[in-house]
This record gives sequence, C-alpha cells and structure tokens, in this order.
Amino acid sequence: MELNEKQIQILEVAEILFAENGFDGTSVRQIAKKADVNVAMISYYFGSKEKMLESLLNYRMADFKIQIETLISKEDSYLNKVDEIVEFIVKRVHKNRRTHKIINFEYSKNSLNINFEEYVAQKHGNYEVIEQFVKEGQGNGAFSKEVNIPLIVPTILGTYFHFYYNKKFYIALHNISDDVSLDEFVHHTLTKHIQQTIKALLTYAN
Amino acid sequence: MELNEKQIQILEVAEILFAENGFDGTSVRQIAKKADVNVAMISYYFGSKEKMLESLLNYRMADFKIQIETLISKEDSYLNKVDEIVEFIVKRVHKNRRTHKIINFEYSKNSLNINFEEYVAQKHGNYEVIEQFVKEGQGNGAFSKEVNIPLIVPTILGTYFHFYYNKKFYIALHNISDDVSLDEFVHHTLTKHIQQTIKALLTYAN
DNA sequence: ATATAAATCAAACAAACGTTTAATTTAAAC
DNA sequence: GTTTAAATTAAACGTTTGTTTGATTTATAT
Repeated sequence: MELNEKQIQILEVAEILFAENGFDGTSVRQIAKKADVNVAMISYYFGSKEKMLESLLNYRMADFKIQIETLISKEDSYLNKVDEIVEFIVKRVHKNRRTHKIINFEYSKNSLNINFEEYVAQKHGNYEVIEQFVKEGQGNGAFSKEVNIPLIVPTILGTYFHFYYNKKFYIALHNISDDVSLDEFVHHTLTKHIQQTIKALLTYAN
Repeated sequence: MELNEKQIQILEVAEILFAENGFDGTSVRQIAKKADVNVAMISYYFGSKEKMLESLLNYRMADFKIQIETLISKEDSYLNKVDEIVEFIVKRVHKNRRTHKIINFEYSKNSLNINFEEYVAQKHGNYEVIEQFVKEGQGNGAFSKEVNIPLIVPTILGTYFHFYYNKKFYIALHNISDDVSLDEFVHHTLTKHIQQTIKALLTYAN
C-alpha cells in the first residue's frame, strides 16, 4: 500500500485528532476541514473512516519495531544495556505517542472490527527480544531470577503512558511550562526514573 | 446529590458500556435498552449524557480516596508497609478499573467540558500521603534518596493499567482463561511484581 | 375518593454522522 | 489537440445521534 502526499497529509491530521478526541469523537468532516480537503476524499482514498485508521496504523507501524538487538549485542555491562534499552523504548514510544494512544484505546475495546494482528505480532516479537536478554543476564548472575519477565515491559510503557495520559496533572506537579520542556522532562527525568526502576527491579534480591 | 435505585441502575450499565466502548462510542439508546428504561429517562434524571457521566464519576469518586494513612501509621517495617500500600492501591484501582478507564480516556482529551477538579484534587491528596511516607523513610535511612517521588505512583498505576488495557495480549501470554483467574492474576502475580518493583526502586543505590 | 406530583412512554425533533452520487476540473498519455 | 484517467467538488443520501414534547400511567398525599 503506497500512499501519496495527499493521503499522508490526511493521515497526519487524523492522527492528531484521533489522539486528541478519540476515534469516535472525531468526525470525518473535522479531519477533512483541518487537512484542507473535501470530505469525499476520505472515502475516495481510504474507502471508509475505519479503513483510514487501519491505513494510519500500517503507516506508523514501521516505526514501532524496536531494533534493540544491536543494542544488546554491543560490548557493555548489563546495567548499561538496560539504560540504553529503556532510553530507546521511551524515545520510540514518545515519538509515536499519538498512534500508541489510539491503539491503546481502540485495542482495549471489544467492539471495533479493526485488525490489530500486526500490532500484537510486533508486541510478541519485542517481548521475545527482552525475554532473551533478561534470561541471559540471569544466567550470568547479573540479574535476579525472581523477576516476572512478561511484566517488565508493562512497567516501562505503563509508567510512560500513565504519565502521558495524566500529563495535565504531572505538568502542574513538576512545573513544566511548554511542549519543549515536556520533551526534555520525558527524555531526562522520566527516562532516568524508568531506568532506575528497571535496573533496581532486575538486581533486587528478596 | 442523592441517587435513587433507578438512577444507580442506569449508571452501572453506563459504566460498563462507557468502559467497553468509550463515552463517544456509547449511545444513550444502548444504555437505556440494557438498563431496561426509556431513553427519555436519561435526560429526565440527569439532564444530559455528559451530566450523566459526571454523576457516575461523583458516584464512584467516594471509593477513590485511598485511606492509607492507617496502613502507614501501623507498627511495621518500611518494606512491609510498601507491600501493603501497593496491595491496597492495586485492589482499589482494580475494583474501580472501569471508572478509572473512563476517566483516563476522557481526562486526556482537551475537548470535553467535564469537571475533573475533584479527581485532580484527590490525586493530589493521595500523592501527598505517599510523598510524606517516602520522605520519612528516606529520613530514617530505609529508602534511597535518589528516587523521583512524583513518579512512583505513575509506575504503580501505569503498570496496572498497561496490563489491563492490553489484557487481551497478556492473557494469551500468561495462559489466563477466565475472569476469575484474571482477578487472581492481578491480586497475586501482578501485585507481587509491582511490590517488588517499588521496593527495589526505593532501596536501589546508584 | 380526589388532587398533586413523579415516573414512564412512544413519537417527533433538529443536528450530525459516514458515505455516495454525479458533475466538473485537473493532469497524464498519446 | 484530443482522449482518457485521476482528482476534486457541492449536494444529497439514509442513519443515528442526543434531546424534547405531550400524553399517559403510577405513586403519594390529603
């Protein structure tokens, strides 16, 4: 599925509005108006509103695959690798936070007939890389064996997203003013907190 | 605002449907049908769909206040208190997961004109209790001073909610079959993971 | 038993929704 | 320059949306 300029222009507006007001909370007329195209173009290009969302997900999905194999295979200490992995994941997820938000909300519904197979497959793939890394570290005695490996990623992503979904609250709590300092906060303070958390968890002895 | 039986009956159906399909994805006719009342009753009792949501939030909000002061004041080690606090928070949030989900989704929008002041105020109150507890533990040398205190709660709640929102995925990963074993998983495995994480974080030395 | 209020209902309301149509303009190919 | 295809448009389509109306039933009070 190749997308032309106009289609991408529409999808990028749709992404913002879907993330802001939800899929059901956004009308095709809103999208068309903000993207400066006629309403009919959405049906013309994508077939339907739902298929447009699927196009958006496929368009962004390429960015989702976290290629941390290279980070893992580097010559470094296990704890430094944890730092790098966490930083990498947070960066990726923050960059694609809008699409992730849409997926999170729509995936947790049972109604919608949107195809999430690729998303789930990618989640599985990413999990397996993490699993292998942790198990290797456990074998080498670097990591504790008490860790619930499948719940490590939820802690990383969960911390990020709970912060992001409640950013209005935490912005006030941390005296963050604008978008720039939000980015800074995510890439420094929040990343550091998650790094600390995961390193602590992986080395914690009951 | 006192609610009669019928109103509560409506709100409880609304809560389920809002959590399942979102506020915008649920029509008042769906709610009325499932609650076995006439559509007009919603406007009659609550004034509007939005005001019905506000009624629901106020109705449930009473359950939100986490009274962990009693837990904290108990005679026990700091790490055991952490266990109890985490268990308490996860239990509360799991019990009210549907309303929390609705709030999470609607609060992160900028459009809706729903009053979240009470929710934010409660979040603040809960945070301050945690802050005081951690600072006390830091003073006594039980906890590390490197911790970002405002980000502790996001890690607890974030881990829970990321798991819950992606439960379809993690259910498959953990071979969880029905609702009972989901509850069991939350109250045992997931709770234990979060307890470990927070204890590790609070005692981690850089 | 009568009067007053609350609750319930089917029906109608206008507005907004996603989508389609049919005509027109723009671009590409020959 | 003519032909053919792609892109764009305004208007209309049938549904569904949240809400209101006005009549009717049920409950409460006197």
